[in-house]
Amino acid sequence: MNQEPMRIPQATAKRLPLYYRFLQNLHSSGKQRVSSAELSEAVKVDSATIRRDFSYFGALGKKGYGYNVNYLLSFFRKTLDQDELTEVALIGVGNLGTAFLNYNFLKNNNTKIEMAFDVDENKVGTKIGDVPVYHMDEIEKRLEEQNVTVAILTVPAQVAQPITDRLVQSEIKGILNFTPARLNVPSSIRIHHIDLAVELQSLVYFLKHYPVAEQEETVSTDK
Amino acid sequence: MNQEPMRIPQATAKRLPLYYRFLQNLHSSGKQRVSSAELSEAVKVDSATIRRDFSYFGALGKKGYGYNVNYLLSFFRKTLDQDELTEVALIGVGNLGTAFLNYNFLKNNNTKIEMAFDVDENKVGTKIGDVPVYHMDEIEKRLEEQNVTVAILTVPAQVAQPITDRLVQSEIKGILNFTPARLNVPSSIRIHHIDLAVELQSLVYFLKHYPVAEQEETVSTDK
DNA sequence: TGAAGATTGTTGACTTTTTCACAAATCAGC
DNA sequence: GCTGATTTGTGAAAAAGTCAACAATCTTCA
Repeated sequence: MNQEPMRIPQATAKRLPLYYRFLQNLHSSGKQRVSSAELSEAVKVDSATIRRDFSYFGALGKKGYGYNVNYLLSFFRKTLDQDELTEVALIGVGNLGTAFLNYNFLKNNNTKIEMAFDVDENKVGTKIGDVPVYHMDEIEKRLEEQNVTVAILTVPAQVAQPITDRLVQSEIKGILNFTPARLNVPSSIRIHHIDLAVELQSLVYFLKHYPVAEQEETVSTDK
Repeated sequence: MNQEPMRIPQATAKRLPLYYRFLQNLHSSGKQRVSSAELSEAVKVDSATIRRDFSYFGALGKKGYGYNVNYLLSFFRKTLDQDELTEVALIGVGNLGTAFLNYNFLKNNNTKIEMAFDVDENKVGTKIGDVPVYHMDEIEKRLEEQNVTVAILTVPAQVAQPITDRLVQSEIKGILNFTPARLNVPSSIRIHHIDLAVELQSLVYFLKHYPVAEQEETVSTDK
């Protein structure tokens, strides 16, 4: 009743949250069943790829019928550990950081920003969107206290590495890095980069050099 | 003296802006030459991959020496069309949109947000970070007037598709989509998705299911 | 000038990901 | 229950991407 022994391909793993969200949509619109073709239309992923992705988890559908929305949804809820809350810290309450604090998009996914950090004394001690802002000096203490192991990094590029070094000292396991810096961390820590400037520039490059382009792309994360 | 006839692989194209930025850093720190190994250390991309990427553009380096920073920089400036300004529109001045307007990261890359749109009458007519905010009704008119062909979409998910339909009516060629919606557009229009919730969720998934993970990842654009 | 060292460009192997295409299974209607 | 229409799950192939390894070539320095 545990994980399948086989490791899911990375490309597949990255699509799981996407599938999950659209299944939620289907569910709340009252749909009972769905085919890989319909899902493909909705998430813009080839239907064969969807079937292949699902098949890594076993036979989730029925031939001639498709997939039962409720079953699939509860299966992915388990697979994506949606029953337990993942607590996240946000480091750097600037423009972007503030946007995330106000964004409640995190609540949908059983992922919650529990605390934020900044050096600005005007922000320290306040709450933004219900999230308390602590002083950057308290990172180690607070993270360990609450056992937070995921951080969203939205600090200025110059301080990204030093602050990351401090996160490494804590029990941090994963960092969602919005700074342009490429961080040095031990290989036990996972980093996903979201580089907004690079994304925009690469879009522009594709527009100029790939005249009638194919679809798709979902940042984040190369490889 | 034009583009090489050969199409650059997508994975390579996505790394170009990254290389460009680090070359700028090297340049401003006064470095004259750089090896693929050094660059690899900085951008966290395998050195063989870097050499391979560069080689698509011809022989840019010298054996036993490495790459001349100035030459490489000016080569990529041309390749990435950094000599011409790309004008961008931002649609939806909410938390995230406002963050981008205040973020001057766009100015580095000869990409500039020229105008923003929202429905909120309190925002319409103001300027945020020097960018004028127009009413959403003016999208078609303003975009065509200024010949803006790239849009950053930061509107609520519910209105993402209808607004996209209006962008399609204008001369829009590319959209950087920050909404969770997967947009329907003609295949002549390129969309890059940056799905923040998905990014965070997939990071969490990897942490739980890929115990000691390999490095890397850069949104974006999944592909 | 010559020898030692450095570093590219590229071949080829390998890995990962996508896609085609179809047998097998199920469904739906009569 | 039979028939025709669906739709999955997957084998096999193609496509895309990564990386190790090394000959070729340049640099450096004595």
